[in-house]
Amino acid sequence: MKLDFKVKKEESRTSARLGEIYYNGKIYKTPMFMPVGTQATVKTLSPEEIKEMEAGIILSNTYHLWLRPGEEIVHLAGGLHKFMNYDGPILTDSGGFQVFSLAKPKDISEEGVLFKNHLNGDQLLLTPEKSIEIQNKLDSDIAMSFDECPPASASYEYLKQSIERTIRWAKRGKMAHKNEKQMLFGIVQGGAYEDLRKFSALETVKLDFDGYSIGGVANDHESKEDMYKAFEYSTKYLPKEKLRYAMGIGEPIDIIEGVLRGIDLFDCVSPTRLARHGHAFTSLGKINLKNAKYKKDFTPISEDCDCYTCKNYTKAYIKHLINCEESFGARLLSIHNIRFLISLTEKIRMAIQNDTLLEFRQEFLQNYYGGTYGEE
RNA sequence: GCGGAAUUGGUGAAGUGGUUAACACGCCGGAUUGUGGCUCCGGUAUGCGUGGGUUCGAUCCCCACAUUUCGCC
Repeated sequence: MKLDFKVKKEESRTSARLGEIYYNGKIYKTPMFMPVGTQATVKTLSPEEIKEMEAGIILSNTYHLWLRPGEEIVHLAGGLHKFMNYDGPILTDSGGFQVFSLAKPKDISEEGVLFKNHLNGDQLLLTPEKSIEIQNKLDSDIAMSFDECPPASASYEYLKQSIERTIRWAKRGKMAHKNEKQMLFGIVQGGAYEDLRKFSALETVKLDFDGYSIGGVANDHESKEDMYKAFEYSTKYLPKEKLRYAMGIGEPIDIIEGVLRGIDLFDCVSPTRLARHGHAFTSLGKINLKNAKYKKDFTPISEDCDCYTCKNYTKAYIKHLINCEESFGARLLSIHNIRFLISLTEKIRMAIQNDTLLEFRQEFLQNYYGGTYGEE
C-alpha cells in the first residue's frame, strides 16, 4: 500500500500545518520527527522500542544497504520491512548525502558520482537510475531522488549549475522509478539564495513528485538565519497538499523554526549520535552526562519525561555506563533523546491546534537556552 | 649482612647541565544536524624520592639518607 497524506489544519498566523499520514491502517500525525536507521537499524534500538516511543517513519540508507548486505538480499528477505521487522513506514535516503560526505567534487559528473567504497576501497558509480533501482528493490515506502548536496558555503555559480544537474537527475530518477507502492520525493537545493531555491523548487515541482525535500541545510556550519531562509524560500514555492521534508534537521529549535515555515518531516542522527557520546536533550537544554557533576546525581534526566529511561534510571547510573563505554548507556540515552524529539513534535502539534506555535517557540527558547539564545 | 639497579603527574613512561619536562592512558571540559557509531578538538607535573654539595645554572653530576627491587650468603 502506498501511503497517503492530507493537510488537516493550517495555523492562522504562521505557515505551520497539521497533517495525517495514512499507512497500513494507521494514522501518523505531522509534523513528525523520523529517527535514522542507516543500516536497517536505529542504532542500539529494537523496532518494538521505536514504536513504543510513538515513532512513525524511520529512515534507512541506499548507499549503505547497497554495499551491505546488497539490495538483492533485502529483496530476497521480502523487502526492508520484513528484513528488519518494522511494519511502520520507512523512508530511504538516496545516497545523495554521501555525495557530499564521501565523494570529491571532481568525482561528480553528469552520469553520476564515483565513490570509493569506504569498506574496501573499490571504485563505485552511483547514478540516479541505480539509486532508484536499489530503492525500488529495498521496497521502502518513500524513496528520495538522487541529488547532489553541495555545502551551504558553495558559491552561487556552483550552486546554480549543481541544482540544474540535480533537476536533470530527478527527471532521470523519476523515469527509472518502477515501484508503484513507493512514493518518490524530489529535492530542492539552492543554499540560502531565494532565486535558486525558487528555481529549484518550481522545476522540481514540474516533475510532479509525491512529496518534496529541502536539502543542503545544516551541512556546513551555516548560520541559523541562512538555514531558515533556505526553509522559507523552498516551502514558499511548494504545493500545499504535498509532504515537505527538511533533510537532516534535528536540533529542537531548528525543528520548531522549520515547522513555522511549513515543513512536515524532519530526520536527524543527532539523538542517537549524541547518545553514544553521552549527551541528553532536556527541556532546559542539552546536558553532557560525562560531566563530573552528575557522579552522585540519582535523579532521572528529566522529571517530566515519560520515556523508559527516565522512568527507570538515574543520571549517575547512565554516566557510569557511558564512562565504561557500556552499550546499554548509549541505548538508554538513544531512547530518551528520540523520545524527547518525538515528544517535542507532539507539543508542536498541540500548539498548532491551538494557534499558539509562536508563543510555544518563545517559551521553548526561554527554557532551552535560558535567555541566551541569539547571543554569540 | 654484602653487592647491584631503580625512584619523573592519577597511571605507564620519555628526556636533557641552560627558554614552555615528549608521548600514551586516565581525568576535566567542548564539538557532533539526509551517521564512514567506539570520532574530533582543547585542558591537565610551578616540578622530576629527601637532605646536602659541585656549578653562573641541576630533574640530569657528586655524597648521605629513605623507599622499592634483583642477586648472593
